[in-house]
Amino acid sequence: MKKGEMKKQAHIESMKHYILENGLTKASLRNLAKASGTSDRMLLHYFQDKEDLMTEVLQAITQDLIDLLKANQTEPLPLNVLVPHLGKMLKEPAVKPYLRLWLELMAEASKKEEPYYSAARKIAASFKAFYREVLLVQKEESKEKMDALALVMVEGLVLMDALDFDEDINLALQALSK
Amino acid sequence: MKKGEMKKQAHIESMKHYILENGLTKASLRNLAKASGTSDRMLLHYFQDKEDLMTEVLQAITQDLIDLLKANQTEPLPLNVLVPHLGKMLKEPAVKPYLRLWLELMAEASKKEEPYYSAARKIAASFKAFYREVLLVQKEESKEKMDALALVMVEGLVLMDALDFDEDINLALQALSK
DNA sequence: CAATTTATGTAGCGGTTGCTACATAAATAA
DNA sequence: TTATTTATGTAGCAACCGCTACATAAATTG
Repeated sequence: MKKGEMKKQAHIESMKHYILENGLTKASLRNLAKASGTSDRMLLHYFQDKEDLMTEVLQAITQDLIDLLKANQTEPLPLNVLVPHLGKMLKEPAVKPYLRLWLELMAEASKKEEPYYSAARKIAASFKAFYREVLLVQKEESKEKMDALALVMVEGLVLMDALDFDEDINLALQALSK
Repeated sequence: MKKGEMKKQAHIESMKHYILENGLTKASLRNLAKASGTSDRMLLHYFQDKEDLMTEVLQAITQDLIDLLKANQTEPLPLNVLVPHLGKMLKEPAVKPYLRLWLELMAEASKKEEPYYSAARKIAASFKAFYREVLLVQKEESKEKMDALALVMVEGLVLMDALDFDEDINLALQALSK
């Protein structure tokens, strides 16, 4: 890899962390530049424009999240074990920044704003792939449906978690195990 | 009601519609002023500052949404009928703006930003109240849990709908009726 | 070494943001 | 009618935003 390309990748690395900690709203070129020890001028040297930059950084963040999911992959579990387990994971400090960013991404995605809509769909698709691998089901013919159910439920838990509706999270999880 | 107060309420009415159509991001004082035929200068005459203004407008929108929920209140339905029914409602053009705004609100709420966090919690609480009235359950002792489950599921559906993951919505709903 | 490409600084443009200072006109209260 | 409160206009400030023009220094390539 060329020297310039390496610097670009290093900047992407710094910006990833900045965005995870500070969100999309704070992600101005000047702020991102400061966070990676350079100038907005230089960022626009490495990237065509801000959309191009965000596309690359969001792609990198997406990949990290996918890796993180794969790393935490146990053997397949049934729905009423897997979903509560993921429900607990939402509380972990390492996960929280991803959830905040996920919701910010979703807000943009719901307006079909690019590159956010595409990034969000890609992430959701990787969630689906995750459930496909890690959700255990009794009747094989209902696998797809249960995957979708897990996806929908965990997304719902994410929203409730953002509002600190912990009681409802627990109640919903109890309803599931019944 | 005094004359000034009436004008203020009229402005709130206009701003409600503007925000529902255009989202929080576009809701600058100048844009809101234009949308209700006045100037930013005048808005800051009626409201202390932008946060005060947003608090009042979001409160009004919340009330509208609550009224809308109450209006569409049928007799109590079981979970596997109610949730699919609400799933269909997400597609309705009259509802879409509320969903977009809801997600935008949630993105702010997840950062504990005021007045958004409080507004979002209030709206979610009214959702809970809605399920309390309209969800039919067999075993009375599991009512709370089923209410929470409905809440979580429909929120999950909202997220998936924003990404146009219609297939997964349908699959999840099928998993539910089984 | 010369020519060319890549890297970086400085400065600024035209736009937006929330908000304010200073003015005056209009409505209301005494 | 006079005094006081309320309404409204005009203008601008300081801080941001993405982006660009113009310069030069440094590295790479022929």
